Order: sequence, then C-alpha cells, then structure tokens
Amino acid sequence: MNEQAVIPIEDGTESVPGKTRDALRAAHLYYMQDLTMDAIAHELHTSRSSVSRLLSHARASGLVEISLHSPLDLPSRIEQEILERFAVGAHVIPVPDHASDVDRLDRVALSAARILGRFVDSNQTIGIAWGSTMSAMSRHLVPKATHNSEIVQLNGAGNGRTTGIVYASELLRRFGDAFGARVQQFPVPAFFDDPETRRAFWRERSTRRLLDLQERMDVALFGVGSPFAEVPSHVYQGGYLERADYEGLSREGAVGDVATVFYRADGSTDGITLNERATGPDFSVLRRAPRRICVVSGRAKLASLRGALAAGLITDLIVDEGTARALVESPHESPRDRE
Amino acid sequence: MNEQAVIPIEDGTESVPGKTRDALRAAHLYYMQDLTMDAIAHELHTSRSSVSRLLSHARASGLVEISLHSPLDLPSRIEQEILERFAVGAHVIPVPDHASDVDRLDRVALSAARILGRFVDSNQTIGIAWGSTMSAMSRHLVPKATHNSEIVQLNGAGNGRTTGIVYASELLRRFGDAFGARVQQFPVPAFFDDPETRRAFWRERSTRRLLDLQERMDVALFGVGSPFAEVPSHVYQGGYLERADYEGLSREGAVGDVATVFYRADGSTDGITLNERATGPDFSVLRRAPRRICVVSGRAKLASLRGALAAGLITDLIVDEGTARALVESPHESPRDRE
DNA sequence: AAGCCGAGTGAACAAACGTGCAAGGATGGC
DNA sequence: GCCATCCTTGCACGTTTGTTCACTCGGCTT
Repeated sequence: MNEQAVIPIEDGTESVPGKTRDALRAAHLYYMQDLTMDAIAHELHTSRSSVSRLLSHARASGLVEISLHSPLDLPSRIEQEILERFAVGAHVIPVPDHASDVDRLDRVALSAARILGRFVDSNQTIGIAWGSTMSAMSRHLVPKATHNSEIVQLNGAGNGRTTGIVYASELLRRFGDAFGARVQQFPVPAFFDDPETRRAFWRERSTRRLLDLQERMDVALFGVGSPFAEVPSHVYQGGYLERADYEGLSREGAVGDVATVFYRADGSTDGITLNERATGPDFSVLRRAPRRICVVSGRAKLASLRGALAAGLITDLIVDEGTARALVESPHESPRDRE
Repeated sequence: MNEQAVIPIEDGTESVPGKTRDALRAAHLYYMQDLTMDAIAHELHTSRSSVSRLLSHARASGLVEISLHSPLDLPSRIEQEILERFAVGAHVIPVPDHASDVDRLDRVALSAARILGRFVDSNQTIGIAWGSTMSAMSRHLVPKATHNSEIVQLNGAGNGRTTGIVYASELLRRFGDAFGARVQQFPVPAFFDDPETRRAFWRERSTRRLLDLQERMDVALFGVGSPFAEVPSHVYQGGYLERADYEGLSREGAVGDVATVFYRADGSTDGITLNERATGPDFSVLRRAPRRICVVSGRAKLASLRGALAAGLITDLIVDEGTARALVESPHESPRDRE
C-alpha cells in the first residue's frame, strides 16, 4: 500500500507543526465526523492512546473551541436581570449551593479562563490583578494567538510567603504565554509601609512607564477582595496587613478592594487611608479601560461585589450562581445573611 | 436538605424549555467545568444515563457548538491553494484515501451539515437542490434558530422510485425544521418529457412565484452530478433519463450537472438540449445568489466539479481531501485519470 | 564514547460513557 | 373515564476513553 501517498507533505524536522497538524486532523475526525479514537488511530497510523493525547492537546491549546448558545428566548433569567439592574454583562457559572468555597472558586476560575478568550485580541493592553482568583484562572487558560499584545500587572504582589499561590511572575507568564503577549511585571510589594515610599516610587521613570501602560489598558481583569469575610482573600493572609490596618479599614467603612485599592459600599474611596499605601491603580485610571472583567466566587464576597458595582468598576462579571442569585434577590439589604 | 432551593424555578408544565434548561446546564458543567456525567447527574438529581442523553440532545440541537481553529500560520495548504486558484472558499474534509465512496459521502455530508450553520441566518432565502449529497446532509443538520427564513427547492424530484433516498418533501422539511424556516416545495419531476410542458408550467402563476423566490435567493446549496462516472449520481439511477439522453449529453460534451442543469468542462451550457427539459434554475439565476455552497465527495466527480468552477457557480466549496488534492494537483489536464 | 535525560510510544487497566431494554408515567383519542 | 400509545427513566451491559507504567529513542553532557 502506498501509505506515504496519504500524507504527501515533506517530512521536515518541523516536529511541532507536525504535531499540531495531527492534532487538528484528529480533532476534525473526532469532533466533526464522530469517529472513535480507535478509528482515528488507524487513520493516523498510531495508537489509540496517542490519539487521546492528541485530542487533549487540541483542546488545551485552543485548536478546538467549544461554546454554548442559549436559545435567545431563554437567556438565563439571572444574567438578564443583572444586565438590567447593573448594566453589566454577566456570565453566571452553575455551581451547586453545597459546594465548598474552594470547589466554587476552582469551577468559576475554570469557566472564566475558557470565557476569557472572547475578550482578548491583538494589539491590546491587558491589565491583570494578582490574587487567588487570578491564580486559579491562570492554570486553565486556553491559548489564543494574538499579535502585539501586552500583559501588565495591576498591583504589586510583595515577596509573599505565598500560601500555595504561585508567584506573580509565574502567574503573569502564564497569561503571557497563553496569548503570546509581552509581560510587564510590577515588582513592588502589595502595600508599601510608608506612603512616602510609594510616592517616591511613583516618580521613578520605570514606574511611570508601567503606570502609563495601565492608563492605556484595553482590558482589565480582576477579582474582588473581601477583608471582613470568614474566608479572607489571600491578600489578607500573606501578612501584608496588620491588625491596625484592619481596624482602620473597618472604621473607615471599607467593604472590599480591587487590586489592593479599597472602597466603601457606595463605591467611594476618599479618605480610606490604606489606599495611600496601595499599589493598584486609582479607580479613575481603572475605569478608562473599556472592558473591565471581574471574576467573583462565593457569597462571602457579595458585599465587596456590590461595592465594586457601585463604584462602576465592572463591565463584565463572571460569577457563581449562588452569588449571582443573592445579588439580584436582596437588592438593597444590609450584608446580613438572607433566609 | 433543602433540595428545592437549588432550583427555585417554578415547576410549570413548560416541559420543553425545562429540558432545554437542563441540557444547557449539563453542557455547562460538562464542557466548561469538565465534570463527569456522574457528578452532573448528582447535581441535577437524575441518573447518569439521562445526563448522557441530555448532552446528546444539547449537541444535536445546537446548544453546544464545537469549532476548530487552525492556527493562522498553518491554514491547510490545500484550502489556501484552492482559494488562490479558483477564488473559492474551501473546506477540505479529511477522509482516508481507501474509504469507500459511501463512507466518503457520509463523512463529507456530516461535516458539511455541521459547517452549514455558519452560512445560514435570519431573513434569508435558501435554495436547496435535491440529490444524494443533500439527502445525506439532511440527516445531520444542526439546528440554528432563525426568523423569517425560507427554504426553496431548486429542482424537481419527480416521483422517484427513490433508491433509499428520502423523498424531496422529507428532505426539505428537515432543512426547514433545522432552521425554523418556511419550506417551498417544487412539485415537478426532475426532467420533463417534453420541453413544451416545461414552458407551459413555467408560465403558471404558482410556478412563477417559486421562480421568483429562486431569483432572490441568498444562499444556494447543491452538489454536482457526474453522469459518466462509475458511480453515477442518483439522478441517473432513478430512471429519470433514457439511454438516448445520455448519448445526447455525451455528444454535446456535458461533464456534469448542478440541480439538473448540465454544463461542459468550460462551464458553458448553450446547446445542451436536455437542459430545455430540466427543472433547475438557469445558471444566470443561480449566480445571483451571493453565497453558493457546493458539497462534493469522490474523485469521480472531479470533472463535474471543474466544470462547475469554470461556470462560476461556486463561492464556497466543501470537499473531501482526496478530491481536493486531485483538484489542485493536475491543474489543466483533461478528464483522463491521473497517475 | 558512554551515559543520562526528557519526550514520546503502546499495552494494560480502570474510569467514564452510550445504548438496548423493560418499567413507569404522561397524553390524547374515543 | 378508560385504554392505547408515546415518551421518559434508570439499570445493566458492552464499548469507548483517560491514564499509568515500562520502554524506546534522540539529543546532550560529562
């Protein structure tokens, strides 16, 4: 049999495109023609195992895209309501109510990572905050080829004795790899000890360059912090803040933060002293980004989320179902628990 | 456990949207969150089997869309070449060379059916020919909701003693169902016996109405017939044509047909007498459709395909790999076999 | 040159999945 | 109101798929 006639391409040493070719072909046969992996293995002259791996590769590398279309007459009542009430595009992630907070975060992050591709494109500057939500997302990104894009770190990460969270550089690198984008690190602590140090730093040319990038951001991606919730965001565990800081926040009425910048329930930030030591962008800067994506999981963050919405920080919200339901159910109630 | 709290929607008798809701949720959990069907069954309070069926339903009904993206630097050399040489957008379907013609047709039709959704939209008139290729496609259509669209039959089907091919009405209905479109049948034989009958019929108001529709077509979908190939298109098996007809076609240099209208290798149709009895649209009418999708499988149809390309009938081509390769390999050779 | 390392392969096993089947429940016609 | 019929459900089975493991094969180091 003239087996080599089947694939008359030159067998160059270009092994990587060769793998991509095979993966693409396998994906065609599997997803478009419904062949079994066995049959595909036969067509590609390899083993079933390899086909299984090829398909995994095809999915993980974005060769295969799976998207869901709700029929237009059934557009998730909750998403619709969030859109109307807050003027924010919502993606509600179904998660059972009894799931643990860790599960919940993982599942929201996984879904968010897969949705993210829709927001990312070439020639964009993408700002990324640093936190456990972003960390979880970074592990599941689906690559998408872009040109001339840039990832810029929104807030410092300090030299954390990080609680299992990957280092900021690693996190940024993952985003950069996934989208073929340059990465701009922001090597500062999450909070300065002295506001003066921050001001001095901000005058440095290298810092200015980064801040300029932040001002020209096309997409911002962040979670919300919730300092007084039972399961505090990791920013509050890494030893970044002292007891006195919490007391200050509490006294000044802060309910949450976005990229280390704190706000009150009504979205205001004026007079929150900790912000003078924070490294994240001022909200006036953040709001210049036309697309501001917020990923939230867990009802503990409800009050924070409300504040971020009040501050107008969010244009697109990715949130677990329980939190979404709570958000629309009890419109203006105090952070007391429902039911 | 407050199980009913998990899904606080009213348990109305709206069973169909209920099923769609579940299917959508299951699809979310399966495709976006990588849960196993077991886990999903648990979340939905049902059995694994049901989840499997829900997911099948979600795929078959277009709730889930799976698409493949070749990396831009590797855009199927063949498709690229077809685009350059014939100015036609190509989708090449990988099929092993040793596949039987039946397999080949099935696999191309399956892929074509899944691609078709991209071409169909609301407020469109979609013309559809009648043949074994269309028949195979009709069994695998992925529904897509559209408004105010219309399916119009391009050529008559006669009262075939159809060889396992579904009746034209059934075929049209499937397309109509899949896209929520009205269906306009064309109840005439594939070929009239007497050209005069055709002319008379064409003057009828009911016929005119249909021809008008054909002239305003947005999308045309058809295969090509290949009268002199080893495995003749079913049009030639149904007893539509007599020996004398074939001899006439042969004498007049016909190499293929689109919707019962025959053409020569150079795309010309003038002086092919059988066309006076054909029921399909004149090519000048067909070419008014901005999008003209042709589905071809099997090298036996290569000469026909070349002719249809020469006639400028095609804007988008869906073709099996072997045929595509033959198309670009031997550019201007006579219909003699290669190798 | 020998040897170490990492990537890739196929066999084998376990997990996950699809489907025929029989039972239960709803629907619609009479 | 009752029965025939169709649709749906969960189970059980066989098939299909993911993953672990031992192995091979280049490439690169010592």
